[in-house]
Amino acid sequence: MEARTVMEKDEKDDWFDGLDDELVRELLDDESPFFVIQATSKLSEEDATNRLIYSGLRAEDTGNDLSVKTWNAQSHTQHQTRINSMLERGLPKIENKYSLKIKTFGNGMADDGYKWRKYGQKWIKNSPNPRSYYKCTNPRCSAKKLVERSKDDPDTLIITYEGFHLHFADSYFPLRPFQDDTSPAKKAKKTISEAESSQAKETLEINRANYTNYEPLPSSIEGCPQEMSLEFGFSHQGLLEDVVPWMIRNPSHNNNIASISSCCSSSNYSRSPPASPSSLSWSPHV
DNA sequence: CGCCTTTGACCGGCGC
DNA sequence: GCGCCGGTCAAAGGCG
Repeated sequence: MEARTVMEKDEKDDWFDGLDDELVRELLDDESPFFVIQATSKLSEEDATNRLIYSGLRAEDTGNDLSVKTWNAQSHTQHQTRINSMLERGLPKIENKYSLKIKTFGNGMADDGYKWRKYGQKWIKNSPNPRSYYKCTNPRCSAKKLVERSKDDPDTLIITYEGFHLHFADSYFPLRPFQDDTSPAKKAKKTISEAESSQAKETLEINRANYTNYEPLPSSIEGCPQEMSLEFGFSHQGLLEDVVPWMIRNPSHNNNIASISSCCSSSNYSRSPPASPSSLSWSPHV
């Protein structure tokens, strides 16, 4: 357990309890598949409040079918959902970007728990549907996501996440009082991006890190004691709190952490905790 | 009135 | 160098 917080490459087979070696290899493989999250009818009824717990991949995953757990923030219940891993293989991972294909039904929508602001929409050549660009509403967070509809299946949404939701790590840093939200914050954000970029080149780190993109997991983050999160990192489903220890322990990123700490006081961003009902991440009809 | 979306302009990377 | 294309910006309008 302790080893997982160090996150060295040769420990990659240890980093996620419950994943068998084959699955780990697949996840770390450059040609690992996109995961289609096939929502059950029950889930679609609750789509607006469901939280996708992307790290729900567990040992019970068998054969070609993986499962993922979804989190309902209102009822605080989890649902098991199956993932068809028949998905396309060989889709490249680009830096620290990860894509999910999410199957929706009817007016199915999904809410990953974060609050996003749409900042652009483009019609991509040879694509029947536009691509929407979202940024995390937290000004100190560089997380982005890109949503588009599959041209093969209009019910399938392709969501590509990029960057970390670092503000949710705030409580895990020894924060100093907030100082300035303008240029220093932007500077720090750039630094964070660079850090992410270099992390992305590390196969293990990128894989682990990107789970965090998908994982709001409000209850575990908010309810998890700081020491527990830092010490065990991947507590519960393991996510953002797992990345932070690595960054702290990685000397080459200490400066970045310092700048993050100085600019990212959670006291200035209590408006939109991950557990809050968030706006929909995309429009059902585009 | 403030927040969010829309939408065309702008910009940078890349291929020819 | 030029043009295409994808990503971002920012002004304007919509909506609660």
